[in-house]
Amino acid sequence: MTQEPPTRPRRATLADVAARAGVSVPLVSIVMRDVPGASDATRERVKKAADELGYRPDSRARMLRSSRTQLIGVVFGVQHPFHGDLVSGLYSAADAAGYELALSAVTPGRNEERAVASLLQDRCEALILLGPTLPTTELANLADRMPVLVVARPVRSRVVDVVRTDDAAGIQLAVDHLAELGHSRIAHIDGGRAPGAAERRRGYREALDRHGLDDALILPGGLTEDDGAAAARRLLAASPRPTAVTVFNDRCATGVLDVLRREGVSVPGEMSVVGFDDSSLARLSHVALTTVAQDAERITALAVSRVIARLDGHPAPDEREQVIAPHLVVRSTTAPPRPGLRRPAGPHPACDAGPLPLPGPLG
Amino acid sequence: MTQEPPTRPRRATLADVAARAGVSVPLVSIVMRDVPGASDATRERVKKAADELGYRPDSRARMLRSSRTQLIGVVFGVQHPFHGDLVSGLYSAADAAGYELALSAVTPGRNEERAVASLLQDRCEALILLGPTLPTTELANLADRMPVLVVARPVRSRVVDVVRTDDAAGIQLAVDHLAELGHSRIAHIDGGRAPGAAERRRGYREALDRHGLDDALILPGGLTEDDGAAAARRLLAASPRPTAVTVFNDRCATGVLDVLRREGVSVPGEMSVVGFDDSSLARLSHVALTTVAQDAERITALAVSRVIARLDGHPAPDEREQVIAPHLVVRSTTAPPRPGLRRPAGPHPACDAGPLPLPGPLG
DNA sequence: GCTTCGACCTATAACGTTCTAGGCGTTCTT
DNA sequence: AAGAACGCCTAGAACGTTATAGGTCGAAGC
Repeated sequence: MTQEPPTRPRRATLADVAARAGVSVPLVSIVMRDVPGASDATRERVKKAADELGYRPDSRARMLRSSRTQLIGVVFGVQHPFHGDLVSGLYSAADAAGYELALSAVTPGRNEERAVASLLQDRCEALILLGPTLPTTELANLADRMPVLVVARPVRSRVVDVVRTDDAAGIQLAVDHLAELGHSRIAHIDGGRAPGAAERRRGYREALDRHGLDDALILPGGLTEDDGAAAARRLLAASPRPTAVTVFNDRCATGVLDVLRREGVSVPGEMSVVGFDDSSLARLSHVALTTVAQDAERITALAVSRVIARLDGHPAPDEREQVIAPHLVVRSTTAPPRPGLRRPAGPHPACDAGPLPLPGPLG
Repeated sequence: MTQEPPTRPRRATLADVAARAGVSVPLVSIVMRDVPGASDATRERVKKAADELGYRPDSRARMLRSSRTQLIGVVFGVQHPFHGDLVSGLYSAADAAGYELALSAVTPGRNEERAVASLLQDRCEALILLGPTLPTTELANLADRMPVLVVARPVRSRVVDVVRTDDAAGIQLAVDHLAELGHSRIAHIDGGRAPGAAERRRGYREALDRHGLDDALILPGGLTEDDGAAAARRLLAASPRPTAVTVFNDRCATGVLDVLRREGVSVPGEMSVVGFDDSSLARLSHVALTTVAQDAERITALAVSRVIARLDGHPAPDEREQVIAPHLVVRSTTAPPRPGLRRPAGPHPACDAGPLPLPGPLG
């Protein structure tokens, strides 16, 4: 009902609660932290007073006083869907361990340096960086000051911890699956210089070797749907045309699927497609993409526990790099090859009765 | 080269810098804040000492001492792509005004209450909530303590500021565009109880009225691709079949597009589709969705300036709700209707030479 | 030559919390 | 029965910073 609050009420402090409960300030602190040192009767009284005043602890004062801030800084890309899953996992893992998260986003107008700098000011005890692009030397410098853990990017450094998916093994799962279905001409659309892309290329090559398939076909791709669309056109032009393809990630695979469908190439009838990430995209029932799932929950749990171990002064483990096995999620974009259904390359006439959309003016 | 740093070096404080520069602590503070009260020579000396020690101000101590924390709390959904755009905009707007952002994410395992509670502990001066689902009474309670601004959701309250897109006007732009192209049977796939959905339904009805089109067709939709896919099937079954459809958002529209293409309905030949959000999805060249763009930059700039005005004690403006006009981005999913190309409803046989993907086992 | 002033600097006290040291009573040892 | 041990509580200091109130010193004013 206050039309315009002339003066905002000062927030209640420990002193206010102490005065109201008729005890000393430190005792209120003891009660609020649930540490031993107060009788049950007093606890009751203090908590009641705190409730009545709407007391909320001031985390800044708390952190200033106690050397431990119980704060883990997290740098993430606000645009990247998978980072959303990781942040979710980090929250629950940190929460379970009694730590808080300080989020700092990388945006088109805010680079990683700034994101990290703001976390440093906040007196985080440790840093978790999701898919950072900072040079290794920068990361090493940071690691001098505090534990630094990198997720989803291999880092050649003895001072930085790494938790990442076993990218090579993931692609191998995909190739194994396709080979078991009977495919022998399997292509790979790669991710260029993206984190993990090199590993996935290697996994593809090794898996083909293992199955005795020697006609590897690696097409330049990328991270986006557009990259996938472009790669798909090259894929269709390849001769002999592959019957299956593993794609760097789900976004890129979506672009591949779109072009295939538009060109009248049935999926999975004429072309099986496997993605990577198990993003929400892949799970959509109308996409239903067979894909390699990164175990975000294990990755984040491990990241947090590793960082905390480091904070607790545990000695560095033998391997600074933890590699998490992914698993394959089979949906509807993979099936045995059907040579009988092969049609001549090129767009299917009936499906193009309507004009193909032109490139958008604002592309 | 230190294999295992036995003791992490304590962070440099003002006192350390003061000792090294041979001056008092407050003077160092004066220099670091760039406020008058020190000679140029001393400034030089102090800054040099700070540099050598790698001094970084402790934002916690700073905020504790000065009543102003210069901190704006932001609650956002880590899964929602458009929130990413908003967060980006908020960062630059806050930065320009000399404020910091404290991010708190809503995740599947972390609801809005918790997200808000953690920001309250951080002693933010104000709160910006992106598309919150908290009940109005909760929002009003918060607004008692501090300025609260809600983005992208209409709130019926006299104490909460709101900045949002003019949803009704956005759909009207879409309908105007379609009507100008010559469409007369225009359907709308709605967003159910999602924020803004009611406004967009209203805009759709009003626009149809304005163009003298009386056969409104509103199909239940939702926020996701799956919702769009389901709605698209109902759309195709409608008789007479509409030649154009406006969809609640881009994600949902993507599901619509997918079903249309799969069923052999050419876009935009037989069906024009307009989305809402201008998300990165819509911009993909192989999607090229005509869509209503929300002006994230203006929304965020306005949100920040409004919140800061409130902090500066400026009187409440007449309207607590600021409504931002959206604009239409025409891409390739809209064109004049082509009755000549109409085919009987139902899947096009040739396009189904391969089996349609079954619903994924993991849905 | 005494004030007045301004430029520069310092001492001290906060901010809200937690840590350390202790002070009482009561109960357990021996 | 004296001391140790414990449970409960308080006083005072500390965390790193900034706000307030001076203090010193040379120059300017009369």
